This record gives sequence, structure tokens and C-alpha cells, in this order.
Amino acid sequence: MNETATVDIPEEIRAEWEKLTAGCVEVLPAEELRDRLVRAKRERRPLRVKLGADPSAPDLHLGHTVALNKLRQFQELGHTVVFIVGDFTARIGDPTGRSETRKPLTAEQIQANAETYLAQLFKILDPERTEVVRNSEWLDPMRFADVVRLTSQYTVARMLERDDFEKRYRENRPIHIHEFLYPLVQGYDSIAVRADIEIGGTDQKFNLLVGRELMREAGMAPQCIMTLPLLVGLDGVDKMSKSLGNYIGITEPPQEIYGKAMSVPDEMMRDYLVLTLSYAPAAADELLGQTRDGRLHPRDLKARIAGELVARYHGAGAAREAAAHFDRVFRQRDTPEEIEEASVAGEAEGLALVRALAQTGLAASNGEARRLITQGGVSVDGERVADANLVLRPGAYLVKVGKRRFKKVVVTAGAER
RNA sequence: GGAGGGAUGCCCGAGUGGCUAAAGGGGACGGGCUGUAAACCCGUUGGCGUACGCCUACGUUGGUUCGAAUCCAACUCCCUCCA
Repeated sequence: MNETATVDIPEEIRAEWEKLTAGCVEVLPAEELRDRLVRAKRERRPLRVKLGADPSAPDLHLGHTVALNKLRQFQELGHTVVFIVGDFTARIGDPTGRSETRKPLTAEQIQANAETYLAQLFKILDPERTEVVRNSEWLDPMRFADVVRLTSQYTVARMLERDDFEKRYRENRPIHIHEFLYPLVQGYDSIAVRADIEIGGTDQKFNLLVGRELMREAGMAPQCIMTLPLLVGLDGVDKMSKSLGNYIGITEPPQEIYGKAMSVPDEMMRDYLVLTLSYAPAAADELLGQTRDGRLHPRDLKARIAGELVARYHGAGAAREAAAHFDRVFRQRDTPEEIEEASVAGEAEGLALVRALAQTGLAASNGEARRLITQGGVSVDGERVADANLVLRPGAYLVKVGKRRFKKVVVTAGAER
């Protein structure tokens, strides 16, 4: 929020301005956004705020919610969200980056994904103020001549300005021609939905700007763009993404959300407060200040974040339960209230613990089970197991692996069949 | 059309005939400590067997050899450069 600070904001929209630009990295151009907000207010005309997403993976995680939260804030001020389901783009499969080539999705998969997507979307967005459109609506009917016309509005040199293209070009790594089409298609979407504003992560800046160019070319007022930080994932290093496994999915069970949130590095707490919980930056800083001068324990602040995240997606009751569960299992090292039960068949004299672990899924293989025992990671009925050759006689046992995996293992005598 | 480079375990990446189940890093997992599934430190990290051991694995197929990830041939895929 650097350059926006220099813009004069009239009193009539001061509060909204603060709210809407909170957490943003860039607002371009700030004057245009200001003017649009003022005009919208005077004319009582909601602005159209665009966000597009390819329904390639059906589950939303907190990273996605950063932009959605921002859209929600627009809605709270009366504006309209135009959500574009990139069903056309998903069909082609975006090979951007060095991630392994994404297999193109079938129409059915896209349809199914889009549906779960939308269902999750409205956990955050207000359906009353959301228009959902699919970009196949206007991309499917395009003829090749239309595509050529679109491509003629941009140059290779300008395309190469995009960071990741420039980098790959310089490093002699492949850039596929159709990747050049993506920014153009995204920009064309803006024309199709007559966007006033488009928001996206900082990695989208280039594409968002292309939208401006194309709109201007088309004789429309170019959209304003707002970029949001990329939420860093649980590892504290890379952006949150499903493929990196450092994510918290919004449909995950309460205990998972809570636990994963507790594993977020301390330094990330501010981002989580502002970006995932929509705290005003000043309020977040106040809390962090308290942790520094000892009035608030960092752990307690993190617990608050974890609890509020659970509450957001599962309700306050679930949040309390998740917190209680976490304290019980991880702080007091106690056993959880509910433990999954698994039954395994043994011989008359029982079954080797190693096998029991492998067969109940507590270990991936006998070898891993043996390793876990050797490393002191397994306990049975509260006793740490030292002997890797321990045999469980028929009966029921509470088996714990590591710090957080429990299972009630029932060993039955006499092999079935 | 021509020339060159490459394909290794979950990922990255070393390894150019036996000492290589394969260096190193990342990730993951376990332990210690703690404020937590933070941070930090230590350890483990193909499968099967209690174990000497056996099996599977270095793009695919075949070959050379007592012995190959390492040599040869063909094939598949990928990348770069010149035109």
C-alpha cells in the first residue's frame, strides 16, 4: 500500500477506501479507483468487480479466500461481484510454470468441479450480489479470425515483459504459444463482463494489466486493478497451493483446520489475520504489538486465529471443540475423545505389533513400522514400546504412533478364513 | 532440415563398469526441547524377513560382461542452438 497513500481521498468515501484497499499490494491506478468509487456512490450504481478462476481443482483453500474476502468486502459496500468460471480455459489446461503438464479436464469433470467450487464460493460471497458466468459462453463461439484479431492487439515484446515469461525466455526454457493466449483471453473476459475492477494475486498483475489494454482498445474505460499478496502456506516459504501440500482447505474437518493453523510459522500471523480473517491491518498490528510486549502470548494469538478460521467455516461450536481437542491431544498429550477402531486378524497367540501397525494403516509398511518402534514413536496402552518384536495377544489396544495418530487396534484370535 | 544436451529414488540433483539401495539438498516422518502440528537440535527415510539374506529400482527393449545406473544398439519422450 505504497503509492495509494499519495492519493487524496474525499471524506465521502474515506471509510470504504480504507476497507477496500486494506491488505492490497497495489491499486492501479489509484486515482481511477477513487473516481469510480465516488461516482458509484453518487449515482448509486454498483461497481462490477471481476474475479476469474479455473475450476481445475475442486477444493478451495485459504489462499483462494484472500481474493474472495476482498470481494466480500466489496459486496458489503453494495457492489456486484462477477465471478467467472474459467470452464473454457480449464479445458485446455494451463501448463504455466514447471509443474507437470496438467491433463486437460473433461467437460464432465469441469462441470462437477465448477459446482463444488460454487458451493464453496458462497461460504464467503453473498449470492445476492454475485453474478456467475462461464467464459465458454463467449469463447466457444469465437472463430479463428476472431482469435487472430485478438492476438494482433499485443506484441511478443510486450508479452515478454511478464516476469515469468521473461525469466523462462532468458533461461532458454520453453514457453508455449498458447500461454501467450492466456493473458489475452483473461483480458477479453474483462471486456465481455464489462468489469470496473479486477482483482487477483500479485502474480496476476501482468494479466490484469493486459485487460486494461484490451479494454481501452475496445473503446471501454479500462478496469482498475487491485493486487493482493499471495498467502504463504504452512511451510512459511511457498505460496499456499494444493500441489505443494502446504494448504488449509476450507472444507477440511475442524480439527484439521485448527491443527494446521497452529502449525503456521509465527511470522505469518499478520498475514493470516489480515488476509484470511479480514482484520484491519491496524487491528492486526495491535495484536502483534501485544505479543511483543508480553501482554498476549504468541501461542494464544495463534490459537485465536485457528479458532476463528474454524468458526468461519464450521461455526463457533466446532471451533470450541477443535480447540479443546487440540489442547487435550497436543498440550496435555492426552488421548482424544474419539478414536478410530481397526480390527486385524491374528494367530491364536496373537499378532506381531509390526504387522498390526502396517495392516491398520498406522505405518506404510512393516519396515516403516519397525523403524517407528525403534525410534520410540509407538506406544501401546500408554507405554512406549521398546521391543520391535513385540507380539500383541488377542485383545484390544490403544495404539499411538507419533504425537497425533491414535487407533484402537483389536487383534482377533485365529485367522479368518 | 542440421547440430547438440538430457531422462536417476516423493522432488531437485551427484554418480560414467564392481566398494551404489545409489552422495548432497528439499520434503516427509520419529525423537528431544517447547509456547504449538512455531523455532531450534538429533535421527530415520525402497519392499520382504528377527537376522547373515533375498527381491525390486536409475526412460523402454535388447545386447556386451563373471559383474552395468554406469559400455553398445534400437526405440520413446523432453530441451536447446543453427537455418
